Amino acid sequence: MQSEARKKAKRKFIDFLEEKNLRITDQRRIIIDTVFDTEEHFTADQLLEWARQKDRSVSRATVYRTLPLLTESHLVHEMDFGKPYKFYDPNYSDHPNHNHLICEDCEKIVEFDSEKIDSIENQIGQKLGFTVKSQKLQLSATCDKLKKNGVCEKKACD
Amino acid sequence: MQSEARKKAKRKFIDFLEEKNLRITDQRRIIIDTVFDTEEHFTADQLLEWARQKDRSVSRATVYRTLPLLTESHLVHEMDFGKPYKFYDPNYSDHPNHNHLICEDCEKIVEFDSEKIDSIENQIGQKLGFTVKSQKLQLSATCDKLKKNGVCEKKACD
DNA sequence: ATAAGTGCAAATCATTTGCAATGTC
DNA sequence: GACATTGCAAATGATTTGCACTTAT
Repeated sequence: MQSEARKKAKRKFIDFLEEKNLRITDQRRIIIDTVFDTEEHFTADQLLEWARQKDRSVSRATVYRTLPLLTESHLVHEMDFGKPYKFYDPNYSDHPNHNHLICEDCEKIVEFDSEKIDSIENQIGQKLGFTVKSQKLQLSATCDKLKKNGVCEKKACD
Repeated sequence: MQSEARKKAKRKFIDFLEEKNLRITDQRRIIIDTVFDTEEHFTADQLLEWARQKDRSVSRATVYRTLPLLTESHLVHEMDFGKPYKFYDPNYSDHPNHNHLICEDCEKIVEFDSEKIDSIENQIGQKLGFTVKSQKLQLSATCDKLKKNGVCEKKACD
C-alpha cells in the first residue's frame, strides 16, 4: 500500500541512529522492518512475537531497549489506554495530529484526525500558562455493531 | 471551602456501599475521609500515606481494594498519564466534564473544563460507529513559569 | 452466625537492568 | 580495538491475591 511512507520511515530511523552514533545491528534491522511493515498498533509483546517470527535472535530485552529509541525519533508514538501495558503506533509520522478511540469490547484501536481539537488544546494550554507539548485524546467506547450484530469486527466480544 | 460538596460525596459513597451490601469499616471510613478531604489528585501510595497518618491500621491492601469501589461509584476518577502508577481525582463528581493537563516538569496536574471538546468527541464517535463511554483528554505540557523563573510552583525542576 | 473485610506476605506481570559475551564501526 | 549491543536471568515496582484471622450486620 503505502510502502513509500514506510520506506521513508525506515530510512529516517536509520539516520536517527547514525546521528546518535548508535549501531545498526541485525536485531534492530528486524525490529525496524517489523514496526514499519505493519499499520497496526501493537504492544511490546506483540512486537517481540512478530520480530521473532522473522528471526529468533531478537530478544525481549532488545525490543524493550529499541522502543524508546523509536519514540524518541518521533516515528512511533507511545500510547497509554489505562491497561497495564503500552501500545505503540507506527503511523505517527504520517499524520502527527491524530487521536485514538479504543473499543472497550474488543480493544480495537481506531485513529481519527481532528484539527479542531488541536487548536482548542493550544488555547487551553495558553490560558493555563503552559506550552502544550503533546496531547492525547482518548475515547473509550462501545461498538455500535456489537450491539446490533452481537460481534465486533475484530473478534467475538462478550 | 467546599465542605458541603465533600460531605455529600462521602454520604454518597456510604450509600453506594450500603446498596451493594458492603460494610462500613473503620479503615474504609478513614480512607473516605482522606480522599474527600483533599482536593488534590493523588496516587495509591499517597493515599496510603495520608490515611496512615490518620490511623496506622490502614494497610496497602485495603487501599488497593477500596480504590476500585471509589471509581465504580463515579465519585473518584482514575487517570493514566503514562506513568507506571495511576492518579486519582476526588473532584470528579463536582464537574464530570473536566479534563487534565500534566506538567512534564513537576508532575503538577491542572484541571480544566471544556464542553466544546465534549461535543466534538461525541460527533467523532458517531461518525466512526461507536458510542463514546468516556473520554480522556490529556495534555502534557511544560510550565511557562519554569522557563521564566527557573522554578515551578510545586517544586524545583531540572 | 455468616459473609465481608483485614493485614500480611507471597505472587503477578510489564518493564528494566547488571553482566559477561559479541558485534559494529 | 574501543565501545555499543546483545541475551540471559535477576531485579524492580505497582498492583493483586491467598489465607487465616477479625469484625460488621
